[in-house]
Amino acid sequence: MATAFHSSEVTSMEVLRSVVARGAASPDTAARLCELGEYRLLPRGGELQADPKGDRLVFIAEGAAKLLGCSVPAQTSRRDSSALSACESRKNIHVLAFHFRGEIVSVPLKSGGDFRLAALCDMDVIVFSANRFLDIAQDDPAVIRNVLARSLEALHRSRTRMMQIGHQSARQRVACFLVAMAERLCCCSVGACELALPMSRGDIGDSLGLTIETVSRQFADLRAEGLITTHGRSIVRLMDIGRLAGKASRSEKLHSRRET
Amino acid sequence: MATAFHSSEVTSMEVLRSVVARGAASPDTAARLCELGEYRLLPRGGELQADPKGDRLVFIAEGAAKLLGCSVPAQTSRRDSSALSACESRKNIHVLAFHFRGEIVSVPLKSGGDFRLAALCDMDVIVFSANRFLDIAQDDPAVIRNVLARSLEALHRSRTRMMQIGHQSARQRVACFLVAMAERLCCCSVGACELALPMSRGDIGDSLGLTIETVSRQFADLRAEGLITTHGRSIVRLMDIGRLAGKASRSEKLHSRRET
DNA sequence: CGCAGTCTTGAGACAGATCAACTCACGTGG
DNA sequence: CCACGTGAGTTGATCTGTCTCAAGACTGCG
Repeated sequence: MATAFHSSEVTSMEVLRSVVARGAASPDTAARLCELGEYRLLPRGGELQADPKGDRLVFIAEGAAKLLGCSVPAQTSRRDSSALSACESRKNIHVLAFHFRGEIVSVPLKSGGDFRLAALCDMDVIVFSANRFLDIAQDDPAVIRNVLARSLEALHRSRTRMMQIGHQSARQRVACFLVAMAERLCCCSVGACELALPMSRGDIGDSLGLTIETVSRQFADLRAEGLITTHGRSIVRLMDIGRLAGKASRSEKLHSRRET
Repeated sequence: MATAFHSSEVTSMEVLRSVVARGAASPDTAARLCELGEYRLLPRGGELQADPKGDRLVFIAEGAAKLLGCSVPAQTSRRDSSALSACESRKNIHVLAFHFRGEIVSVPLKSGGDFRLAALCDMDVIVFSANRFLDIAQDDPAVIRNVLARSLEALHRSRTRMMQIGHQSARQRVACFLVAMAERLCCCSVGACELALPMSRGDIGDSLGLTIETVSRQFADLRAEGLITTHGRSIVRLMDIGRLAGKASRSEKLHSRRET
């Protein structure tokens, strides 16, 4: 209610209105959401822990993030608290997904492994209690439906990725990743495209289920084939997205099974 | 409107009311959904194709199903129709998830690979147009929220599975799978538990990103360690779910990295 | 009973992990 | 402004888990 807003806070709320509450039946809905949401400036490397009180929804107004998860298997294991600390100490933490400006990320309390959002660069986020957000949203058909559509979209993206990770070679995974990033970061799906990857090779490997060395080798091979060029650590230029997408789908030479 | 219902159709609608429209503000919502939904008896092995007209929502009133997907990579590739037939002919079809009684499955039109639902045993399903279902559901806060909660649940399950598939050994994946199935089919998460797996070894392997032979070997190893026993093709008895879950999380002997 | 498809078991090959050096980008401080 | 150091990225050698190919054994159906 106070008027002591950062300019970035005001901007963030604007983005929230235009993205989430677009088409809201009543302008009041947007106002209530803005009031509920807690603005946060998350510096590069900063982490947003899961709220111990309940599921969270995080709206990304600006920046990019990785969703981390600890692979504590299903079971409701409260056998000993050491199981929890294990999550911290060991290398059970993996990148589940990347999220960018304008997306809503669900950070569940703890459904089989706990989740957290880590900033890849300075970010403006708006944090909500999932329950209270939905209490407001459910009264406005356009808004709740928007949220549902987004979560189904995330589900399908996750399923598609799962399909890729489960059954594709390192080459295919990396090619897929680059094509997907071009589409999400530049909205390019054909021709050439230059992008600045906000995540490290390690993050890429982690999200694809590969080691950092393997990712590096795949980049080298793609470079040798003239499909990409790289400048510095983050700039990657895709020379021909179509051809790259070809690499992603076809099983290439790999034993070239006689598929007629 | 006609009264010529199969008894299973009537039963299915009952299940729909009790599961999806539970707590609906107006009983009218349930009635409208029942009227919209198209009942189908899907015999074992039968497939429900994606509706060419739009996304589908399928409610499973009885039985078990696998969600299949073709890994046509992201890109809006309409380069040649042979890309589509490739989906049919080659082994690009993989099991994305299993679904059981009482669940709602989203079968999207075609967002980067097409999806279809295949019956693992005789099933009673109720098929909806996603848009028309949501048109009705969005007017009833309790119902739309129920649907949203379910889709977020599916998203988290998918993410957890992705984490597993991306970073775990064959042993861990199979153990995880068995633990998860015990929880979903028998609601058992500790002690012993006997379950009849409705899916084949091939389906299991496919969903875990493993070959049928590897799955078989893992079953043999678990059997040798006294963690499971099997009877016939589908009956599996988990002797100690807790210990099995242990196998699932710990990286075991595998180079046993010095984790203090 | 016998067939067909599913599952199991074995031997060999390969993609990717692991371990270990080395190089390079980039920010810091002299 | 350039030497310096740290951490990210690259490259190479080796090892191993899983895939592949190929028989063989069992289940469950007609």
